[in-house]
Amino acid sequence: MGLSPTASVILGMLRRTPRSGYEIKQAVDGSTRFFWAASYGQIYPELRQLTAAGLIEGEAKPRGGRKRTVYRLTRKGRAALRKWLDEPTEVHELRDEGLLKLFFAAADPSAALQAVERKQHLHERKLAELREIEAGAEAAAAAGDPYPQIVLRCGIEFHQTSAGWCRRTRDELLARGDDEKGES
Amino acid sequence: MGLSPTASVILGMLRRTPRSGYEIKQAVDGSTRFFWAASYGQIYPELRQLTAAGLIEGEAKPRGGRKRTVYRLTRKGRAALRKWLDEPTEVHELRDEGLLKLFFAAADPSAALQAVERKQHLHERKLAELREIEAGAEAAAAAGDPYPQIVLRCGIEFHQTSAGWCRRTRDELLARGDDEKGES
DNA sequence: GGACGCATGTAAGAAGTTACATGATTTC
DNA sequence: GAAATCATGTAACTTCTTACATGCGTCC
Repeated sequence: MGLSPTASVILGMLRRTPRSGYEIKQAVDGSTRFFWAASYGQIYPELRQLTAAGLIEGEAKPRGGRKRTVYRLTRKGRAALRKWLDEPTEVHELRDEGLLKLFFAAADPSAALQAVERKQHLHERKLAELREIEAGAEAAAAAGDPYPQIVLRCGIEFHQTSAGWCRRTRDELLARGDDEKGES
Repeated sequence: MGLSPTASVILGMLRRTPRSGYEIKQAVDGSTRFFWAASYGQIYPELRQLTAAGLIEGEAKPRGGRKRTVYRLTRKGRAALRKWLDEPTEVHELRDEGLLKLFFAAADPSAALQAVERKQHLHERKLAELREIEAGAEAAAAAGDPYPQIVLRCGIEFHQTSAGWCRRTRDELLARGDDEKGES
């Protein structure tokens, strides 16, 4: 039986450093969130289950009097992580409401241009967010793990080409006559 | 109050043609599924709710003795569709397990190359699927609705550049030494 | 003393998938 | 007569988000 979606990201985040639930969430938000998010509502229950399954173990590590439980991979957990990495799984999902609106834009003449412009801005915003986490990926690369940086470059390229597509499509829509009528 | 995610795709699919639940599902599978999917388990209950809300109405239209209910937009439904199109909503989600594996690949030296290659093949397969629905988009364009074709081109470009990124990254990984060791 | 960050959690509900069930009709 | 397609639905389950609750520590 495979790992649950959240289990895999937790095990992965513990692959080098023991971390608390809070720190796992921070790590996710500072890296994989763009293609694999996780909320506290998933993380804490999953930490329990992984502990019960013997894949991780927690240790009380209070920080300055503040309660805190730090988890690390067990040998079994490391094996489960490796097994998952080798499996040919392929979850690949995309939900893009902007594209959906563009698809249906004939029902409202002004909608097409608006949808494309908003989509462009979204990709530009995401790009800016990715720029903000570049330092972290560089640090990982310097510490001997080049993969976060490689993945980050994928994200940057994706949002750049997407924003570019929006810009070109916008020009095209304007050129073919901004105010052409759709059916009503 | 906004439309539910499934409500919007149903209303959109009824914007030109009245359709049965079965036909809506087919239309989704033949077009928006790549960025906005819907299953029967969502469609049929939502058709009830939209009927109750007065946004669509169903009419019995048996086809050769086979029971069948065809739905069309009411005036209220058409207004709701337009309102949704004009709203600045921006659901944009990506889940890419291949990228997640690449991100964690340092935990298993052979994983990186494998993850990139599998991701490349995935994009090539998706590209082939998109080629299969090109005819439908062309037909829509010929019938006066150019937007499905524009959206399709976005998808084609996305999977092309993604596959290209995978190819380049694979070459890079090989060049920097296929068998470099990760930490254990 | 108040705001903010650290830290852990739960409850409710929305959203979506999968598998199942049923039955008619058409095609080979 | 078997298989595929048309057609409609439900139940169980998984996943995930959001909002709430609690309390300590630190900084201003």
